[in-house]
Amino acid sequence: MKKLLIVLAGPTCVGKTDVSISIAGHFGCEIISADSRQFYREMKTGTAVPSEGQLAEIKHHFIRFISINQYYSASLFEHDVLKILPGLFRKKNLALMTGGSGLYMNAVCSGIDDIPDVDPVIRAKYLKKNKEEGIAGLRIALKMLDPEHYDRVDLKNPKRIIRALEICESTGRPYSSFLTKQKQERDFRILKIGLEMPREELYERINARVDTMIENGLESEAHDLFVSRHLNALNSVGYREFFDYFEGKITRDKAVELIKRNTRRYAKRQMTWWARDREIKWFGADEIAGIISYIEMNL
RNA sequence: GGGGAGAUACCAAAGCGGUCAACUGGGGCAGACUGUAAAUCUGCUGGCGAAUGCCUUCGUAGGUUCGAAUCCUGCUCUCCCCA
Repeated sequence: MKKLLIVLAGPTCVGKTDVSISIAGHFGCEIISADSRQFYREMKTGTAVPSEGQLAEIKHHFIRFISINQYYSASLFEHDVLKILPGLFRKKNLALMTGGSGLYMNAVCSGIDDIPDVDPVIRAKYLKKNKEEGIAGLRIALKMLDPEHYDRVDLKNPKRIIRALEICESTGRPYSSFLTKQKQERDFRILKIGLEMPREELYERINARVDTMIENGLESEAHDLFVSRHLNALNSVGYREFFDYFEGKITRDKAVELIKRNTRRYAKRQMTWWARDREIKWFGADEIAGIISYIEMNL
């Protein structure tokens, strides 16, 4: 029986946590969380981390293990996961990775190109350039430094152009020269499972969960983190809207409404991301038995 | 009872004789995406069609006009002011 990594994907609120606990409980394996916001120890209520009970029942990795002040990325996640996987496979021939961050999960499954880290000073420089000259200025610079990438990137997306520019400058090489986009071979098999749910039902669950988060003190958690609002980790649904409320930009009701809407949109983006992955076998969120037998068939 | 304002696509709201299937915003839908991705960005949004296009819309019924969401009249409803 070869080592197997089960990957459980699905939009936020579809019920991944419950299903993952069931699967892990059934097979006696541990869970790798691939959720870019549940990584942060300062955030809790707004990220829907598994409950204390669930965490006690099944060993989870990568839940609230870094600070919002730390830099982290899909590439670091790939390395961190690959580092602990051998240990998990020694205990059990399978492990379960679940979460909502598609890019991070892809990095683990297929690899992500190694690109040197960038000096924050360089990034700051291009952020400033974007502010002063607009995206047109960024485009001109990119056309000079990396014409190949210029032809391929989304020229309307400043974030993408800035990323390319900062790599060009800090390495002295075109950003595109780092992109091999080659799928990495892993020494374990991967079985991808997706959870789906009718759109309307998912949206109702999202709306209800946001209300629950607020009852559970999301506002005061956001309030405590207000001083750190400029950090990327806090550019997150559920927090950014409350920050706008604290700053008097919107009413509290509006903030709550926006949290719901933005969560819905986030869920849609997740579904779009996974829709193109033909390896995923889709199940309804309540088809636990079907999922377990699907896994057993593929052991 | 008298006077005034208004009824526009899912919602809000422009348009006030032709270039209007109708600005814009919201909501929704679809998509892109190799670095803090719960982020960032794009397209579509009356119906049918791959498309030139065709068909049905601007409260309702008529009228004026070559031509109306835009002008006129009746009706229905909403809002405001005076009694």
